[in-house]
Amino acid sequence: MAIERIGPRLSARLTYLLKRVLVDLEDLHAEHLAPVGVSGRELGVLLLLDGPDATSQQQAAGRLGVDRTTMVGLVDGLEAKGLVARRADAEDRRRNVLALTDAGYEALARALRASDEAERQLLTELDDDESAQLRTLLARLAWNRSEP
Amino acid sequence: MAIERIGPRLSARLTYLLKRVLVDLEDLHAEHLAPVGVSGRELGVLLLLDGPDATSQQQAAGRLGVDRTTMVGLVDGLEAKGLVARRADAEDRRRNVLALTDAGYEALARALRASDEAERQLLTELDDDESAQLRTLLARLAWNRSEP
DNA sequence: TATTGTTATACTCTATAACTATA
DNA sequence: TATAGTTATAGAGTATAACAATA
Repeated sequence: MAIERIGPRLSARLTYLLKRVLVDLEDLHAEHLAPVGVSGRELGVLLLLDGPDATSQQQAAGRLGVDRTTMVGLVDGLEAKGLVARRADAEDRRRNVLALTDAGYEALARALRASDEAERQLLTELDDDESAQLRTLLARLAWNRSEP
Repeated sequence: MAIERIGPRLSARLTYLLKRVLVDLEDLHAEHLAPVGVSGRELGVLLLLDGPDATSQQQAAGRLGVDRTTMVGLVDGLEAKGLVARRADAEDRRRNVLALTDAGYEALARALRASDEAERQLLTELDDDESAQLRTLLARLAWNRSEP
């Protein structure tokens, strides 16, 4: 993106710092996830479905923080790649239960390694202690505000 | 947004934490900036123009990290509100030199107080020391990666 | 009547390409 | 010819409203 040097007033804003770091991290993810064939957003869905309990599309949308209409296209893409399977819930036929396919589990494992590498490159300037601090502070903000 | 509880796998991802916190902060800004009549994005432009050196539209776009075509609409809006004035550069008539109007300076001062309050509410769970740590860590990441 | 998934539509944000006026 | 600003256009991303199937 090659942003030019900026005044101290703007770079002191927390919004600006968060956005800059997030954009960098998303760029790194795009780069490292490309060979795996999934986007960062899709990795989120795969992570969500990698568990023991059945998940409907609407549950997945709620947990991911997107609209249920957005989830339709997301699942369409993953199904077309053969990574996720829809099947009608036996107890409530309105629901689609989502599940990872074998290829989905493989893609998830590879995508997680790619994401780890992207995070590692972002945090290259911080030592392990500082990286852990950053995660802890962000996690506290994320939890305490969005989940009253 | 009322995001449901989510698995530890996804909430451990740095991208997810950063986005959650950024969305919260943007929501707080939207709320507190509404009475001032400027958006968070517009506050960024006002901050950029609040300095001694003349700034062209393209310079402002570069420093803000947006395309110059995006900057046109942004300046259009601020000009319509009477907060920013365009004038042709005397030395290079192709350039628009941007400057804050008196109303622009007033709006900037009020918007800054609103932004401070939004940040304060976001960081309410952290003490001063932790807030400063968070800023420092984010600033180091923002600098070291985007400005090689 | 309410809910899940779906489609159609619109709105926002952003970038690419082409135009103009200056250089 | 190259550059600053502008316009038109298109591409993501997302949300609202309406519809079908099911509860």
